[in-house]
Amino acid sequence: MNRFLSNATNRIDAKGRVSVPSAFRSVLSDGGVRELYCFQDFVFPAISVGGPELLDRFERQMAVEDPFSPAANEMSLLVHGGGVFVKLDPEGRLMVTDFIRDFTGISTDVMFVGRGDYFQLWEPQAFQKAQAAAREGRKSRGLRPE
Amino acid sequence: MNRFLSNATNRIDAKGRVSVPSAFRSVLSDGGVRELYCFQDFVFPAISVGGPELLDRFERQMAVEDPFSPAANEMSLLVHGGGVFVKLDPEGRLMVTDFIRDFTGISTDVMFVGRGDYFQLWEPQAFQKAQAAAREGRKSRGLRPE
DNA sequence: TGGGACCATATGGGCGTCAATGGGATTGGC
DNA sequence: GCCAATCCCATTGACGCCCATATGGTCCCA
Repeated sequence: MNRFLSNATNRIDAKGRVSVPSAFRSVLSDGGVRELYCFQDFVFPAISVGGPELLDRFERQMAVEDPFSPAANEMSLLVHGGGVFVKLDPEGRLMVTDFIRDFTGISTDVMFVGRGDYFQLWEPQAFQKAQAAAREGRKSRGLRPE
Repeated sequence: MNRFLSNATNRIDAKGRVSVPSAFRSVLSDGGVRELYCFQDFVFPAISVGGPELLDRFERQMAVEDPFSPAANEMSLLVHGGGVFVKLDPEGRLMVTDFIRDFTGISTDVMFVGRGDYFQLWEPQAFQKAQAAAREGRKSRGLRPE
């Protein structure tokens, strides 16, 4: 498994650190990633996290759009200007900064949510809500695995 | 028999494990599957379980859309983030996590229900009710055999 | 046809390993 | 020289792996 899948919730300790789930760490080390790039999601109250190649991915997307469109402009602002780098400590933990807390509402627990090429940090309750809303929308459109 | 058919109910033990029915296990081992992908059903209070190819099926659906569209984003949230991987122990048991319990209402017994390509985990009573309701709905629509 | 041996599945629990967490020590920047 | 980030080590608690037992059904043979 070389992608970020599934989810897990971990507790923030007294120093403001939280363990990245083991499954996600092995995806990172398989890719030789030591430093992570984080920025705010465009629609959800979540922080997206990935290796430096995540930056490339969004830049490609911006390139296909009109560079002066509001969407591309906004994307650049968030991705280029709003991103931060974080490092993992030897045990695989990261610091939960105010940048993360303020945007997500995270206080005591962090939910790690796999998104395939990258993963996200969520406040657990907020994720439940967003997921329930997404499921409702999907149900009404009738999409099923079959 | 290479598909998941019929149903069976097994008890959860003190450690929160439950045996996957033998018939389902042999379908899995025929396919060389050791790790299972689970997600919440979109309609019923049941967890759907299958091999990784179940995930592939979702991803193919996502691939036809613009990967940056809201619909694809929403679906990734459900499929990548909402799904969970579980492993079977050497005896063919799986852990009944809170993820499963909360969504299905399962507490002491698990009903395994074959659905062809995949199978589902139900709280036994809930399944009886849903099945009865399905019969009623079908009857009121004139008893068409599909 | 009935009883008993046999087999497969389901279930119960001990134990080791590893991930998650907590806290003390050290470094480095302001 | 102080505060905060980083590193290092200890603890614990969950999970995976192993073996033992129970249970129910089937087959064989008397």
